[in-house]
Amino acid sequence: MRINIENFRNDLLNWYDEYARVLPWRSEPLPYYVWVSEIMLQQTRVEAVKPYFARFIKRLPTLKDLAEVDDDELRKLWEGLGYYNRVRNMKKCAIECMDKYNGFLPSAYEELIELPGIGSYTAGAIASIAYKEVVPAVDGNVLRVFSRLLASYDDIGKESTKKKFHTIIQEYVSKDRPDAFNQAVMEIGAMVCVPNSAPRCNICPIVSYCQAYETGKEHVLPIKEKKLKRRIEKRTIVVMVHDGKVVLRKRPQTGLLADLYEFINLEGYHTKKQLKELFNDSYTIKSIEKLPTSKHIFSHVEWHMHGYLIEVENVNDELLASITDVDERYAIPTAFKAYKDMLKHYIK
DNA sequence: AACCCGGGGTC
DNA sequence: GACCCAGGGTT
Repeated sequence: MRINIENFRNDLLNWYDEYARVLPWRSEPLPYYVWVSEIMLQQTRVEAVKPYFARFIKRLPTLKDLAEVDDDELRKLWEGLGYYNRVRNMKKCAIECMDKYNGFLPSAYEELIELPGIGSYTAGAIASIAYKEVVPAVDGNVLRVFSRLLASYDDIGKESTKKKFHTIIQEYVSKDRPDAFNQAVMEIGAMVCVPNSAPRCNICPIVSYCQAYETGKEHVLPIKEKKLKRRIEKRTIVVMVHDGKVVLRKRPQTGLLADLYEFINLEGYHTKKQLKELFNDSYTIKSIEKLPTSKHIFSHVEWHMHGYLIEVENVNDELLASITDVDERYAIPTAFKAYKDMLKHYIK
């Protein structure tokens, strides 16, 4: 069966006009708002993004504000969202736009995709939603929906499949309403043709075009290769306290959780005795006590943590943070949350 | 093409 | 425990 694309578009857009969710970044699709929301939404659910988006736009209302904001403050605005490279690239992108594009995001897909942090999906989303360019925006939702719609057995995890779908979907995008079309397909993916559970074909406005449904394969598709297993890392977290404050260290500029702040921590598990010997050279230890264990799961690694509270009489030119600083000033990854929460119990 | 990069919802 | 989310960058 060959899909009548015009009828398909109409049915999809009519459904979208009636059932689309009301989202903060949809009410006024300024390029800056669309961009910020799309970066936040990369690998992140809508509900998680909402409060971050509101706070971010309030603090940094324009692209120029973002280009000029202090890096630590910017990371604090992103604290807890994850994939912190996104916000680093956003600032780089903002500075480049101030420099090359007179303080605006460019409108063309081909220019957008050259900017830091903007790949094929995000370029398509900004170009179509903010500037009405007729171009696809192929994300995980779109891959799932079209995989079923066309009964495709291509592995949607492969880059080649994404390119193939991008080319195919170019023919589908509405010339009049590319913005609504792209968002409608994603909306179907989020609300109807859902991940992680059975597709709701009974309420799907485009089920009559769906080749997977027609052949009873909607539960088999899409095809996606399984991911590799996580490795486990043992770490020891040292909450070092002095004078009602805690020692923080800044992580390296690259790699996992780059440039964020953290408690002192060591590879592997250590005994109280080993820690005493380790820190005795640099500190005068007043007390040392064991804290509960904690576990944090990243996408590719798991931290299994042992914790100690060490109270010292001196520090050596290190960053000491009060509870207020920890809460309001320094971006600390969620991995340390268990120990961060305990802080209020030990210092005030 | 394979790997790195967070955190959380949902089954 | 496994999947996967409005992905992109690096090697």
